[in-house]
Amino acid sequence: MAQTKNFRFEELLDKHHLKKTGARLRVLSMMYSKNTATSQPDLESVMSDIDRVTLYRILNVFEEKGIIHKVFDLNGTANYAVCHSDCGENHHHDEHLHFNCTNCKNVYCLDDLHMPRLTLPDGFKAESFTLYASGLCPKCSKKSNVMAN
Amino acid sequence: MAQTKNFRFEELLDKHHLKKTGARLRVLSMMYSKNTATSQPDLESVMSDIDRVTLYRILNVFEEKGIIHKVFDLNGTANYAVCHSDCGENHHHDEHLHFNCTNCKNVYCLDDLHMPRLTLPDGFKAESFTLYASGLCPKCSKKSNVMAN
DNA sequence: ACATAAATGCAACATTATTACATTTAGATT
DNA sequence: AATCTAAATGTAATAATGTTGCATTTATGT
Ligand SMILES: [Mn+2]
Ligand SMILES: [Mn+2]
Ligand SMILES: [Zn+2]
Ligand SMILES: [Zn+2]
Repeated sequence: MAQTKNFRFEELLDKHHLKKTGARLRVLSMMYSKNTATSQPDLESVMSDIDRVTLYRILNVFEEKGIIHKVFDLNGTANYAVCHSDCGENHHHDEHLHFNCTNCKNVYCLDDLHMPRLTLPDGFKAESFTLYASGLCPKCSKKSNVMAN
Repeated sequence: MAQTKNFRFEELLDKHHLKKTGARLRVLSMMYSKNTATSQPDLESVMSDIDRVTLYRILNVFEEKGIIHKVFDLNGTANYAVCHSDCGENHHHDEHLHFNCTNCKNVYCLDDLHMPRLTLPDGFKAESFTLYASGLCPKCSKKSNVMAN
């Protein structure tokens, strides 16, 4: 059962010539199970049995391989999210909106909201764009509506 | 002469009911003298005689008062830039493009490039937007052109 | 089953940031 | 000009985040 559940992640690791280790599979299954990014502190506390350094190394390879991407939230905290664009070895295309909820602190990757390519002042050569927004996520805006009644 | 040069900054501190101290004036004059943001590490090394804690406190009040705003660069390093929008006590409106040069690491506030207000998925209530771009700044793109010849 | 590169664990260290408390100072009051 | 006091600074201690070097273990190909 746990075997079956991890099958796709094992394939994913294979594809990237990474060894299938317990730590890596757990990180993948945690990140793929959520629709928001996961903060480094969260990862660290959930995976507290995995050594901190190992965790950093796992996150770094995953990022290099184009499996996940790193997003800093409004507090400068590192968050990691699964790539849904076709990212590859040192080539990311995660140019979507990152929504940071000021209440629950969750970071949402809104893949559908792509960047409007705009014209920069003379001399600036842009290679990539990222869009940030902050405010209330659906869950928290619903809650605050209820509170107000 | 140094007196004259600091006059506007003394006025600024006055306006915000902040005492005119040497440290604060130096931070202001450094940040206003540049057209890019200043990173925390840079500030710390330039102002190495000012205690680190004091520096953090200065940056924090300035941010609260709406004198400067904080921007995290691609490496998650805190950068601080003068506000050119009409920001005030706990009310920032710095919704412009932040350009992070991958070569010189400088962060430019491109105030003229405002956010295209876009429609978010159901439930998301955005309060503010920020736009990030990375690539080469004018100085660095010029240099890399020269190199290529 | 064996060999080996890859992955992990561990210790030490660096940087960034915050808190509590003691001391100093800017600016107001007399 | 001397005095007062809230505000600002300094100092020490601690926490959180991230990196490096090296020893040990393990996944995987043979
Ligand atoms: Mn994303
Ligand atoms: Mn800015
Ligand atoms: Zn929320
Ligand atoms: Zn540059």
